[in-house]
Amino acid sequence: NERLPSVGPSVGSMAQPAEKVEKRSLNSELWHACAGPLVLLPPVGSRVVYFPQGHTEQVAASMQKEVDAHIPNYPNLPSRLVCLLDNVTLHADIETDEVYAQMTLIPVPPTNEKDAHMSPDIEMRSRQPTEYFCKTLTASDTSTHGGFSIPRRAAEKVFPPLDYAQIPPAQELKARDLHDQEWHFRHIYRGQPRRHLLTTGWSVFVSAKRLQAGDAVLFTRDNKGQLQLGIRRQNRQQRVMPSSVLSSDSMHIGVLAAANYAAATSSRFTIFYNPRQSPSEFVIPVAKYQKAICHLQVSVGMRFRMVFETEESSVRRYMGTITGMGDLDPIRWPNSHWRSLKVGWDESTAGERKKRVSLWDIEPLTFPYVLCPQPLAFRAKRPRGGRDEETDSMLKKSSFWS
Amino acid sequence: NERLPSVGPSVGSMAQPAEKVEKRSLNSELWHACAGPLVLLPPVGSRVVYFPQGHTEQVAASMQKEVDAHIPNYPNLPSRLVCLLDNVTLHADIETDEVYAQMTLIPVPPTNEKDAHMSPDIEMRSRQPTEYFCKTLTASDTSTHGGFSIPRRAAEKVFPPLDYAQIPPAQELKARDLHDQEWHFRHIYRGQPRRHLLTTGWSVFVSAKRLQAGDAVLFTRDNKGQLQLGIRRQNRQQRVMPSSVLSSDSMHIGVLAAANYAAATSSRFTIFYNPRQSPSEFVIPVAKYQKAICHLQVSVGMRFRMVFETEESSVRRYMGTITGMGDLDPIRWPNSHWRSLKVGWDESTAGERKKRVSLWDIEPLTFPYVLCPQPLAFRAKRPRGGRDEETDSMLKKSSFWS
DNA sequence: ATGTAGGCGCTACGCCGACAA
DNA sequence: TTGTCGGCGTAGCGCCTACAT
Repeated sequence: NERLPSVGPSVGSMAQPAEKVEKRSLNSELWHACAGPLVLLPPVGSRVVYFPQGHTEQVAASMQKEVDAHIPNYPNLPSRLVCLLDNVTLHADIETDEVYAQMTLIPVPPTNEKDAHMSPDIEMRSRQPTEYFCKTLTASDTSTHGGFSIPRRAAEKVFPPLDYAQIPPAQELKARDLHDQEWHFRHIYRGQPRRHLLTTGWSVFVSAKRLQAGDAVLFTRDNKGQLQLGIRRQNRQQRVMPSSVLSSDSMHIGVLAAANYAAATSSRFTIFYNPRQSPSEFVIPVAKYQKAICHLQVSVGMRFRMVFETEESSVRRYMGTITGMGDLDPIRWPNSHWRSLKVGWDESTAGERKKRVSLWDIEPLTFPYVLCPQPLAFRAKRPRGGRDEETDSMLKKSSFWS
Repeated sequence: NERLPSVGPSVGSMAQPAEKVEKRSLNSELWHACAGPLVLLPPVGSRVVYFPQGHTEQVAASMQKEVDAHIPNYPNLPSRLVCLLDNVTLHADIETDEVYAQMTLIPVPPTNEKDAHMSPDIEMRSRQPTEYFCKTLTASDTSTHGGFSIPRRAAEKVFPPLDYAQIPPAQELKARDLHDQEWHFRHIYRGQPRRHLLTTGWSVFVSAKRLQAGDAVLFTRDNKGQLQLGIRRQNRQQRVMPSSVLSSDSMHIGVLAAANYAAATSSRFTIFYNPRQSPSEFVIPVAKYQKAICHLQVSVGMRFRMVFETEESSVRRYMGTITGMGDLDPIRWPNSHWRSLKVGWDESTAGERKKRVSLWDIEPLTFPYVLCPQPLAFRAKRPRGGRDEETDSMLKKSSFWS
């Protein structure tokens, strides 16, 4: 009759020893559902571009700190490394269920342009499950007063059909989370007007996962009809890195040193990508990068669209205008394409949206692509208006593989 | 009427915004009480010896991993750095209350032996509070069935005296934790036979701190008569570093790179010392290091004592014998004095005690010190038995500041 | 269609002394 | 001296509908 252990799941893998790190890769569909519709992982074996600059931004975000400006870069570490994506495993934090991907990368020598152009445009499927729903929890859902109110369409789409001959119609649901722990819920259809509810078992789940109003839960049904459930916490309460292990300086320098050492020795290195914490993806398929850098003509004043995730876990495009171009950090990362575009957004509610994006983040509205292959030098010489000196010099200095 | 927020403290600094990292240094007495009687921090402004090797061991322990053997050391990073201890701040993890110290170090040029010998033997006071008690929680203490049974002497020593004219004698206690949050308890003296108990308020504290049987709580009374309380968790459930931020390789390399960069530029760097997680102290006062290395004659077969912490938070000495001497990691850290002694312990219950310790960890039993100063070379040439070739060559190669 | 609140039964939290170790 | 238990009152958890949006 202990206090805390009682809130564990009722069945399943609780008997296993305290295994703090998931060993194997998790259920891919559920992982992607938790990660959200925008998260696309490059396939294993493909070539990717790794941006140490973006990696340090994720580390800084995890520690809720600004990027340390006083850490110098390694003189030989370029702002981007072309790598072979040697392996990807999907994980979830044991305590928070936060999803993250472990990637092992092997730096490869720069490819010549011919090869680069011949690389296929690798299609990355989001692998969002078709049979799933996601609901942001209300105060009533998380209070101790009652259960969970299931949106009608959601229940009808992913839950097994109820026997409406019963009064009231009810069934027991079993769903597994990312750690393969099973949770039991009583699913009942009652009330006036009628509605779908989760009652018994729901509060145990809320307590164990420490869910609060504003967090979201999602249910999916796999191709065998098995239910799975995951959570997406509100941004404000994402896991915070304990600062008690390494100083942020050491973390920052560790990212750079690991990449630098791997690049110098062409050896494997390992990074973690936290899709819901990282400000931007910092491992990009070569084809996506190349398509944006080589084929996309951008200029100040150009209009574009960009995809964002809505609160209801679908996607929506916002419109914006390029207001400037230039290095985000000209001292430490000169001639980097990382978030080199300064942008403004059409909608006034755009306070949260980033003021700097990368070329491969945006979709141009008009005349998007030039014929390929066309030398960069030729295009840079073409007269175009509305560009300042900084931009011009950046374009001149930049070359594809630097 | 929310589920989780209700278990917070009833008064005090809950209103402050979600501040994940303690800014200022905490109450020193309470911190030291939580850290335990063996933890002695060198004073700010003194010179210390920093061992990157020991630092990586702490990081590995925090991640519950072995030290990565495949990470090479930086060619110019010595196994120890003499540093000025520029600053020390005391902290506690927001989620677990685990105590840790942040130290900023500035590498300084090696001092000549004369200066080293003249440096005073800095006395480090443990600053354990005199009025305090520590109790390991029983199953009854942590169950939901009842409150907390206070040891009689403990209650009489640190709690305000009860008015025994009341029936039953009782009072309300207020105590602040390391985060300056206040907790309220009903302290009552009742039962047959009579005993001291904490009833109302205790279960809230246990839930909020997620205490389990085996964890320890401690109460202290400061010089103003204010009560403070802290916790010491059982080793098995110490905070585990989330592996989702940096790979262990990057952490490991980050420690080395930060120290290497600071040593090369004589600039400040920051480390965290987790006294209850780290296998050994890796920042040692110069005087302590010097006293052990320069003055202490050790040889295989020598008997020694070493201090350990008991379960009741006092100290006790165990006896042992030196069984070997030599580098722990001859490849990456040659001629390091870090845990260079292989030892065996007298008591058969010594399974948990370390098999390797450093010179400054032990207290020799007989004829401990030679007159000082006496050249190392001379002592190394003196004939002594029972030493193998490895030890001899190590002693010959080693010099004070390498 | 679904969030919130009132009503109310019943579980289990938590306060008590009785034992024993 | 103090760990655990049986006894027990009651706070609050959680299931139900009503009502509002």
